[in-house]
Amino acid sequence: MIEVMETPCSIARSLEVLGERWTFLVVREAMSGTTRFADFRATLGVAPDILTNRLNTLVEAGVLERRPYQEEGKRARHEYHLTEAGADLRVVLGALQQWGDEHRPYSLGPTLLRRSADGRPLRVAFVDDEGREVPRSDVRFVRTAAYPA
Amino acid sequence: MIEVMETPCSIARSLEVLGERWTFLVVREAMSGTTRFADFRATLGVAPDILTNRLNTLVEAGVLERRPYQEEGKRARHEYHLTEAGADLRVVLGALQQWGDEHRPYSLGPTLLRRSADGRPLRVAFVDDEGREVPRSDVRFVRTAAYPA
DNA sequence: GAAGCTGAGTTGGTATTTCCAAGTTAGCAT
DNA sequence: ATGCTAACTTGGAAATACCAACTCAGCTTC
Repeated sequence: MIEVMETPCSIARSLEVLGERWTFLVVREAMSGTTRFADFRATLGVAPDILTNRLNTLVEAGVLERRPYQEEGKRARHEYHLTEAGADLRVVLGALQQWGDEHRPYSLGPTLLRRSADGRPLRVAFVDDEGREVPRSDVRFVRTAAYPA
Repeated sequence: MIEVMETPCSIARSLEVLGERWTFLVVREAMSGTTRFADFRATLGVAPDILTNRLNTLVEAGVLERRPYQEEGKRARHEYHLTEAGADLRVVLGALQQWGDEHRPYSLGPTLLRRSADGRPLRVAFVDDEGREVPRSDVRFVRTAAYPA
């Protein structure tokens, strides 16, 4: 809970928010439309104290937002919705899914990425500034000038 | 260590291999050229027993391979090298890095993705079968026929 | 051929996380 | 006022992680 020092590695900073057990799966559920505590709990089978902790972390990090709502004749509650930052994780989850499909295959077949409009298959890949795919081997991770040696 | 049941979620299957503490960072180090136990230990600051465990998990999962080598006048050892499956994680790490740069910025500036050849900036994105970028909102996760309800 | 050095771990004890079951709380309905 | 339900809390046991110290194998040096 206490952040000791800011790490220059962007991956490590992402993992400070996302790297705990269950967190990615909570985000996946949110992405597929789950918004309520009990539903996260039921679909994931996660312990309630852990779920509370993960939801709080994600809300604090700006991945989820708490949104109040009230059904007729019920008391006011709040739901958890993805923010823009949360929606940006779609490509991370897509990459994880693609890797799992390829390298940890499921006996009953893969879960695929498709384009909503026409159902054509999609992949996650590196693209240049014109949106054209670049092969994996052409990619370099560059540190800006400010980056410490 | 004991896998209880095969989950149909590809993300969850990926995380069975990658989801423990330190694992992504070990892969990042491997991707940036680290191959030896002591070097992983020094750059990450991870406890040796945990590192042993993570390296074993990654080797068993086919992400890393142990490769024997011998320097002149030194005894034989083994190094850890990324396999093809491990190299395929580049896009996952790229996505994590991109998200961290954008949503958990570092005070001294981002670490960017660039094309090796000309240094032009790159992103991780969804692409169709012709390698053309598709906006995030057009992406759907599809379950194949075999997928249980 | 004994002693030292070094990389790659192992071991043992403590601290932190996670898990599970049971309990609590707030507001609406009866 | 009593019951119901979603959304948590709490307490204790189990699993993980952390840290320091130790081992072990083979090479080199004496």
